[in-house]
Amino acid sequence: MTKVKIHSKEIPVKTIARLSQYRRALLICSQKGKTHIFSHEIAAIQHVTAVQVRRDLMLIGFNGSLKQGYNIHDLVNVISEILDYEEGINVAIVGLGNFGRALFNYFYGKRSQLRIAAIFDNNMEKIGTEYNGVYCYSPYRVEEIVKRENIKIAILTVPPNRAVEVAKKLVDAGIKGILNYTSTPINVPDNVFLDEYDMITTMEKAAFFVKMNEMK
Amino acid sequence: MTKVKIHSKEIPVKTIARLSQYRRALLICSQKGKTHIFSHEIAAIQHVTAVQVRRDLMLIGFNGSLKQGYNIHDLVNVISEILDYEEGINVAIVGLGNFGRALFNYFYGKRSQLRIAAIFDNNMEKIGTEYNGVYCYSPYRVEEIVKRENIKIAILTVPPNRAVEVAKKLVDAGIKGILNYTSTPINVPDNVFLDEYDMITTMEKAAFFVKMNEMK
DNA sequence: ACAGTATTGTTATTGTATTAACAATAATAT
DNA sequence: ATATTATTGTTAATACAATAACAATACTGT
Ligand SMILES: NC(=O)c1ccc[n+]([C@@H]2O[C@H](COP(=O)([O-])OP(=O)(O)OC[C@H]3O[C@@H](n4cnc5c(N)ncnc54)[C@H](O)[C@@H]3O)[C@@H](O)[C@H]2O)c1
Ligand SMILES: NC(=O)c1ccc[n+]([C@@H]2O[C@H](COP(=O)([O-])OP(=O)(O)OC[C@H]3O[C@@H](n4cnc5c(N)ncnc54)[C@H](O)[C@@H]3O)[C@@H](O)[C@H]2O)c1
Repeated sequence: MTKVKIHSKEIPVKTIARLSQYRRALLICSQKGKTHIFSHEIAAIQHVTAVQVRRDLMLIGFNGSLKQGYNIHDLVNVISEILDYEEGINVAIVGLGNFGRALFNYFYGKRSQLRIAAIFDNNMEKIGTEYNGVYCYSPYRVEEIVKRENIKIAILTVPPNRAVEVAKKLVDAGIKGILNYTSTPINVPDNVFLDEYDMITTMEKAAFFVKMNEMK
Repeated sequence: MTKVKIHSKEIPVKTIARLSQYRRALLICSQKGKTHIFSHEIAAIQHVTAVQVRRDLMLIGFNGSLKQGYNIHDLVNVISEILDYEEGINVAIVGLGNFGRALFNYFYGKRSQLRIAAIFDNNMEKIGTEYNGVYCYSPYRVEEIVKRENIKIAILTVPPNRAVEVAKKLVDAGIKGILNYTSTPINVPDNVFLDEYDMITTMEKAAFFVKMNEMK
């Protein structure tokens, strides 16, 4: 999928990703008491060009005013209408080790419409314990709990050698999206969203650029 | 920068990023005792098309054989020659909280040519302590230590409200690349590599796709 | 009143990345 | 021998994204 329809208009997926970033910038400015913002201000915060911002906003049909720029409050609402899942969406963390817990603490409560509804871990000491009021279950109960809690998305942070089997179990249970952080690439059916992130890839890219910059 | 020169050929930066992924797949297969691999096998592991793989390898001038595919060992060497920094490169972790420590544990020792040479944290209890033999310094000493240890890249995991000031300090000290995980966008000069990752953006994208898939 | 300025909104253009198409090749099967 | 198959390597075509260009607008200062 490279484009999606909003108001019967085709919107590039990259625009969608940027909208999320724009909203972040808008919320920061809003907290500072700003009510309006110019395209170049959003651009400066999020490392894109002002033209790109205007073009994206044009695509979603949002208009600014010539002298004041864009109304922050309204724009946040329009973006939220596009991005957010009205009834909220339930998320599970699978593998509550050091990394999983760091993500959990960070993510917990940050987005009201994204609820962490369950934790899965096969460590006996963790099973049955609550973290911030979220219950930790044995992975044997994935199918049952995913259905019962209507969980749509999983954050996968189990050890790399368990990634494939656990991912399969999640998909079989009806999970609709996986954020895979386990350095082991996994495969999912077409109708399941998958994103894989590994900081080592980023680090290697960084190292490569440093090397390149020194050469010239 | 969108293209780089390798052997006087222009290589897209996206190809560079994929080479890092290919190498990961190759190393996995190599460990399993495989000596040769087909383009479609690499492709299946890393979620790209076989054509893309062949095209990328063509760009770096690597040839396979018609019936056996690509020699894994040789290909790893060629990719490493392109990506890796011969003398190795020194990295610092700035902000050793839960997230920083999780990344540290993960990254530590994974890539021989990428060494973690220092930790910076302003917590008095951490300063002066060693983690896996890596010393933790006060952020006041950034300039001194970055120069002394020849540190090129920083992993930024301080609290969001400190990100901008700490990043500035790092750049002033001569850092050449920053991996910013602090949800606060920062600005760096053109000659400094910057990558910003926030799992919430990914999560919102995932939620959006789930929503989209349910609608149709 | 009018020139100057800063901004939006949109179209046109350029540039880049991906995909498709297919010739070339070498092994295998008939 | 000859057809069949599976693969590489490369060029051509397509699709996509970013940038440039600029008209339209509304405010400011003179
Ligand atoms: N992508 C990145 O940048 C990045 C960074 C750090 C860690 N990681 C990866 O994240 C994963 C977790 O790292 P960590 O440092 O937290 O490791 P960890 O060992 O501390 O945590 C793993 C957790 O998974 C649990 N677990 C094991 N098998 C399980 C199963 N079948 N079902 C459910 N839970 C199970 C363990 O009990 C443990 O709590 C690893 O795969 C690691 O490679 C990725
Ligand atoms: N991008 C992501 O997906 C993601 C995930 C988790 C956390 N985070 C971010 O990572 C950062 C760290 O998260 P955490 O959970 O580890 O928080 P934390 O509070 O546990 O860790 C922050 C650490 O930074 C240290 N610190 C504070 N000021 C400093 C300074 N001026 N110089 C050096 N060190 C300093 C603190 O002593 C602490 O050890 C936060 O900005 C958080 O938002 C991002």
